[in-house]
Order: sequence, then C-alpha cells, then structure tokens
Amino acid sequence: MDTTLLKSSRPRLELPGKREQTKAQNRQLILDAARQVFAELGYGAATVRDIIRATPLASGTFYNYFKSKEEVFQAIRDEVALAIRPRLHEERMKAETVEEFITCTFRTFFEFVASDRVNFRTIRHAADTTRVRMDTPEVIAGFEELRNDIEAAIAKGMFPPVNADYLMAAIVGVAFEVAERMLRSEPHDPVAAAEFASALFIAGVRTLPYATQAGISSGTA
Amino acid sequence: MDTTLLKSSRPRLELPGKREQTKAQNRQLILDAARQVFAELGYGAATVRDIIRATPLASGTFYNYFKSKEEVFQAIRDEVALAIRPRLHEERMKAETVEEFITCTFRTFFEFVASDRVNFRTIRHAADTTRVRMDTPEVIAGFEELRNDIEAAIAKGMFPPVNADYLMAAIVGVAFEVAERMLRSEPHDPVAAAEFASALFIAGVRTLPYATQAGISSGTA
Amino acid sequence: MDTTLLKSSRPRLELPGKREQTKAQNRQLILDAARQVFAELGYGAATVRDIIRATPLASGTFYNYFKSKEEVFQAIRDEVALAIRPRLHEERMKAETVEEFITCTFRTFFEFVASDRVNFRTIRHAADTTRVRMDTPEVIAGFEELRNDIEAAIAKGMFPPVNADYLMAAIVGVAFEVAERMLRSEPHDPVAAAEFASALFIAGVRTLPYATQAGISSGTA
Amino acid sequence: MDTTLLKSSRPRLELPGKREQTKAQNRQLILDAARQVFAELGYGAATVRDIIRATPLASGTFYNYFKSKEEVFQAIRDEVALAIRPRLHEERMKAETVEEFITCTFRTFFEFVASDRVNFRTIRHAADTTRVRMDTPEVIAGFEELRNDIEAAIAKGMFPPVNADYLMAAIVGVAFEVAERMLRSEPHDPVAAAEFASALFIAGVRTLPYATQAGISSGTA
DNA sequence: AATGAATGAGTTTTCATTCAT
DNA sequence: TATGAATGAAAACTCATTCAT
Repeated sequence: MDTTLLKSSRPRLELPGKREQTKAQNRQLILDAARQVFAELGYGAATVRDIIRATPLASGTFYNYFKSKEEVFQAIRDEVALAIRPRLHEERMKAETVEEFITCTFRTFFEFVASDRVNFRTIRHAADTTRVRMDTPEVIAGFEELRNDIEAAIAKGMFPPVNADYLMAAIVGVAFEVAERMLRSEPHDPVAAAEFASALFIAGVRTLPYATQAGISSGTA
Repeated sequence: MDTTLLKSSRPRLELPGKREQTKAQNRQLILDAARQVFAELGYGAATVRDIIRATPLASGTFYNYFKSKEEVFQAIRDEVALAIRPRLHEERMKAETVEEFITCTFRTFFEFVASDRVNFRTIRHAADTTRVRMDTPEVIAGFEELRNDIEAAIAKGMFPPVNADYLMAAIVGVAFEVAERMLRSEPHDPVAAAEFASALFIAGVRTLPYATQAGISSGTA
Repeated sequence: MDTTLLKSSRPRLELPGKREQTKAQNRQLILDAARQVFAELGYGAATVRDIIRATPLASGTFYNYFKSKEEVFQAIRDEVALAIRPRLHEERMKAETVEEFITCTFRTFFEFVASDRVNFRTIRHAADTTRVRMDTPEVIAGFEELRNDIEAAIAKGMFPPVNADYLMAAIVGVAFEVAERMLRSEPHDPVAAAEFASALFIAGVRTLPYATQAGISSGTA
Repeated sequence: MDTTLLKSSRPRLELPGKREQTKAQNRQLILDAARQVFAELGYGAATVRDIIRATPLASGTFYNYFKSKEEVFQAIRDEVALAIRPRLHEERMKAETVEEFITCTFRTFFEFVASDRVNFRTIRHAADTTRVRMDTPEVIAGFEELRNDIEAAIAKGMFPPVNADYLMAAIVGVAFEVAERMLRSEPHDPVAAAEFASALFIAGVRTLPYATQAGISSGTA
C-alpha cells in the first residue's frame, strides 16, 4: 500500500517508471526494425509502413518517436557514429608513430564493422537511394576529426607534411570499400583487412608528395 | 502525307529534322534531365515526374524510351562506365611497371571525373550518401576488370602477389573518395590528385602483405 | 489519507485547494482554451489536441469533462446564450412601446458583444465564415424567444401584425452583421451601433407589410 | 479523312477537342459533388473522399483539378459571387430612388437564392465549420461593391448621409438571414421576402441617424 | 510516336479515443 | 482523477503507369 501511494503521489516526476521503460523499448523496437528494413531494401525503397510492419506497434506510434523515415535513419547513423568516433579518436591520440596511427585506425574500424555488420550494411545500402545525406553533422564531424588528427600528427612531426584532406579521403575510401569486401567473405577477417590497409598506407605515407601550403589548409568544402 | 510528316516532325514547334533524330534526341533529353534531377534530389527522392518536368516532353513519352526510373539510372551509369572502362583497361594494358599501372589508372580516372563532373556527381549522389551501390552489371564489370588486370599483372610478375580483391577495393575507394574532394576545390587539379593517389599505392603495393591462396581467389561477391 | 489528499489536490504543483475547485477550474481551463482555439482556427480546423495543447492538462483529462470537440463548442455557445438570453428577454418584457422593444434589444446585444468580444468572435468565427450555424437547441431557443416576444407584442397591439419570423430573422441578421462591423473599428461604440439598428427597425416596423396568416405561423423549420 | 488529319496535326493547339470537353466535364462533376456534399455535411465535416465518392471519378483525379477541399469551396463560392454580383450592381445602377435601390437589391438576391438553393445552402452551411474564409477577395468585393453603391447614392443625394458601412452590414445581415428563413417554408416566396426586407429598409433609411464623417468613411477593417 | 488526364494502389499522416499506470 | 503513450481507422496525398485521343 505504501509503495502504491508513493507512486501515485508523483505521477509526473518518476523517471524509470514502467512507462518510461516501455517508451525506451518502443523507440528501440523501431530503430531495430528500421535497421533491418534499410539493410534489406535500401533506404530509398523502404517505407515507414515497412518499418512499422516489422514491429508489433501500431502505425501511429511511429510518429510518436520520429517525424519521418529520414529521422530514423539519422538516429541510426548518429548512433553508429557516436559509438565509433570516440574510440577511433582515442586510439589515434595514443599513437606515437605513423605505424600506430594507421594501424589502430584500421584495426578499430574493421573490428567495429565486423562486430556490427547490420549497422554497416544499413548505412552503406541506404546509400543506394535517396538524398539521405551522409554529410550529416555527426558524420562529417567524424571525417573532420580524422583530418584534424592527421594535421596534428603532421604538426608533431609524426607525419610528413602531406595533403591531410586527401589522406583523410583516401583512408575513408579504403576503409569503407575494403570493409565491404571483408563482409563478403566468411568468416570475416578484420585483422587481415586491417593489415592490408595499414601496410598500404604506412609505406605510402612516406612517399606521398609533400603538400603545398594550399594543400594542407584545403579541404573545407 | 506531306502535311502529316511536317506535323509529326514538329511535335512541339521545335526545329524540323528527321524522325530518327527526334527519337535519339528525345532519349537524350530524358537522360540529361534525369542526370540533373538525380544529382539534385538523389535517386530515391527523384520521381519520374520530376524527370519529365525537366523535359519538354509529355509524361507518357517517357515510357516510349524507358520502362522505369531505374532503367534511366542504369542507362546513365552504363553510359559512364562504358565511356571510361575501355580507356582504363587500354592504358593498363600498356603498363609495363607498377608505377605505370597505378599512375595511368588514377590519371585517367581523375581526368575523366574532372571533365565530366556532372556525371560523376550524379552517380555519387544519386546513389547517395557515402558510396554508390555500384552493383550494376556494367559497373561491377568495371571493378572485375580492374581486379583481373591486377591479377594478370601479378601473374606477369609485375605486381607482388597481393590480395587482388582488397587492392582493387582500395583503389576504387581512394579513387572515388579523393575525386569527391578534388571536385570541392576550384580549380580542379586532377594531376595533383593522381599524383597523390599514385604515390600512396606505388609505395604501398611493395609492402603489402602477400596474399594467402584464399586471399587471391577471394572476392566473388 | 492525509497524504493522498495533499497529492491529488496538487496534480501539477498548482495552488492547493479543494478538489471541487480544481475540477471546476479544469473545466474552465478547457473552455477558455477552446474559445481561444476556435477563435483562431475556426471550429472545423481546430482539433481536440489543439485545445489540450493550449491547456496545462493531459489529453486524457479532456474526456473527463467533455465527450468531444462538439460538446465543448456547445458548452461555449450555451454559456453565451445563457448569459445574454435572460437579459434580453427581461428587457423586452419591460418594453411598452415598439421603440423600447427594439432599442433595448439592440442596446443590450451590442453592449454584450462589446464587453465580451472573445466569445462573440469565437462563435462567429468558430462557426466560420458568414454566419454561424446557430441550430443548437440553446441558440435556437434564443431565436424562438425573440420571435415569441415579437408575437406577444403583436398580440398586445404593440407591434403591427408583421411576419414575426422574418422580423426576428432580420433583427438577428442585423445584430450579428452590424456587431461584426462594430468590432472592426476602435473604440467599439455599441451605442452608435444600437442607435443605427434601432432607427432602422423602428421606422421600418411601422411600414412592414402585414403578414398573412401563413406568414405569422410560419417559420419553425 | 481530312478532318482526322487536321485534328492529329494539331495535337496541342485544338481547343474544344474531346479531351478538353471531358476535362471541363470532370471539373464540373467535382464541383457539383462538392456542392452537394457541403450542403449535406457542412464544409468542416466533409472530406475530399466524400466528394470523390459522390463522383464516378478516381481519387487521384480530384487532385488534377483542385489542391484541396478549400480550393473547391472557393471555386464554388466565387462561381456564385461572380454570378450574382454583376446582376446586383447593374440593377442598383439603374435605380433612381431609394425605393428602387433597396427593392431591386433584395428582389434580385432572394430570387437568386430561391432559384439556386443548393449553392446558397452550401455556402451558408460551409459556415458551420472550418476557417473557410468568407472574406475571400471575391466575396468581400461583393460587399464592398454594395457599400460603394450606397456611398455613390449618398453622393448623388439619393440616400441621406447614413453610415454606409453599417447600412451595408444591415442589408447583408437581413438578406442572408431572411433568405435562410425563406428557404424553410415551401413554396419559397422570394417576392414576399423581398417586400418584407424592402419595406423595412425603405422606411428605416429615412430615419437613420446621419453618419459622422468618420462613420461615412469608416468600415474598411 | 506524342500527348497528358485518369487511374487507384499505396504511402504518409493525423487525431479522437482508450487504457495502463 | 490525471496522465500521456498506444491505437488504428480514416484522411490526405503521391505517383507510376495506362490509354483514349
């Protein structure tokens, strides 16, 4: 009785009540369903209905959580970016040599992809379709962070003064494209993929043409 | 008869010409409009109506030339792939060293992109986001061709026995991603971009881990 | 028990008070919000959600007080009708001449409108457009009452035997339409409006064609 | 043969072709259905679906002609206003006395309403509902026109210098309200209604208080 | 062939109402 | 009683495709 009274006495102040639990859970149901659907159909072909159908919820419920298909996609994307970015940055901060910098970047990335292939596929395949901008703040920030880290490494003398913008682009391109290939052969071997990409860049970075001043500061847009 | 011909040859008060010209011309009108629309809205968001609207033609006419939005998109992709693939292959066939192989690949690619940025943007952004879903037969064929050329180079002893699948992926990833960056700074400098990418790979290839047997034959899809 | 009372008496951190007070207060909150919303959006475009949003209450609470949007609207209308009808009727009962009858009707009405423009606007515009659908029992009753009073005045010989139905309609039409105009110019001048309308009818009533038998008894619906 | 050729030779220049005919016809089908539906349910309660259902057409077809329910309503309203306004204005222009001015206004209006009750009902009942603005350019213009005509009559010395804004409002109010009543008794008797309203105003106008300068020029909004 | 309106299935979206807390 | 998320029926709207002209 006591507890009952307590509960009803704070109808709007309780945080982890059953309601909140259900709410978080439903949000997750939708996100998971969306991930699945996007991965299967691609973002463009997927409809809000498809997502709802993949859920035990009613159609209207979707709109209690997201305004549109795009909004769910962004939520997924940002969830991913948020999960991996800090890890990547942290590792790179610890690096003291080019080898470490490069290796840990790829190692972390490929391992993340291998462990979370649904998300990776979702985001890659969303590609096929609509203007789902990958240049979302969160994602761009991840790219910028890599570039900044490279520039910092150049400043420290760890890297030769290469074009940081192009190097970042090259790393990103190799990361995504090789990851795609990695996922196509079972069992996934992130270690081999990371070794491959790392070897390429470790040797390559040493011989890259030095950037002009313009080259270094370039890149914004 | 005379009148009839005159009329149908001027379906919309346009310049008179032979029927076949009009036909080819209409097809091209649609393709160009589609390129534009895809580049602006992305493939998924674009509708057939959008394409038609960007055309002086009527909606029904679209279906005289293409069965669907997808078919136009493929036509555009293939047009591009068809335009660049033979050039790339030919150049690579002439290569006698790793340096030449790598350099000519990137040089040709970046120059093509710089000279035809609308198409490049269309394909990148139509598909959207990160990377294109390039799994159209024509496009895949282009990738396979690169891999085959790499494998041939390995067989010839020109390349060390690296993982051809990963190397192809890495080249493709760098090519597209660096091209994207290149287009963001004016004036476009395909030579610098090619130098950058080439230097990366020329040095890198030499130190890439030798592929296992599995590695070499991998990559199916 | 004590605690329970305390809590339920402060459902939203508001001033403590007796339960009945809160209840009446909530009803009033809803009515006021509805008035506002109807005046802004019109009855048709307004949704129950709009009304709730304009309230500190939760959506479910609405249904503790009203069954539907329609019911709130009727409540508002009736509130108004209930507030003015007795006054109008009473005044007219005291009238001993046509002049008094007409004058007091318009005077009272325009003063009421000027003093309570929100309600007037709500009803005019909620309903929308031209004139309100005034066929709510309470409102119709107000019209009938006017007609009855006219008929009574005719019976007394105070009015000539005009068509009471048409006269009532004319009075109502002029009252609402002139009231609308009155509200458009600041400061509102109910006296001038009443003088205008009264003069029109006082002179007019004297020359109105005598009603046929049919005319007198007509009108119901 | 000749004609056939001629037709196909001007596929886009022909005006009263079969296509155009069908188009005009479909537009009318929708307008008529909308009139019916609005009159029955009121504007607010009516849905686009209701209108389509009352039509042999497909749902999408509605949107080839009107963007929304509101747009159809405006079309109806304007159709009506356009039909009656010129008539009213013309009659009033011919008037040389107050009697003629007043009488012809009401006579024309009530006859129009009686002959076209569906439209009248549509517009009146649309009222009950949403923000379907009666203050549409076309409708306001009709009101303004009446006021202007009154002001012109005052200038000519035909009318005493009354408050033209209020007089216009009074006429409009009586016209709509009495028309409503007229439609409730069968058979409709526009002549009696016009006589009633005219008598009221002819006598009334003579005794209306003279407007102040402000009063005369007032009214805009 | 070209035209462009009609079609109607399918999607997005809203919202009154219910109901567990 | 108050709360506010869930519901799902129904409304609004889109658009690929067909087809009479």
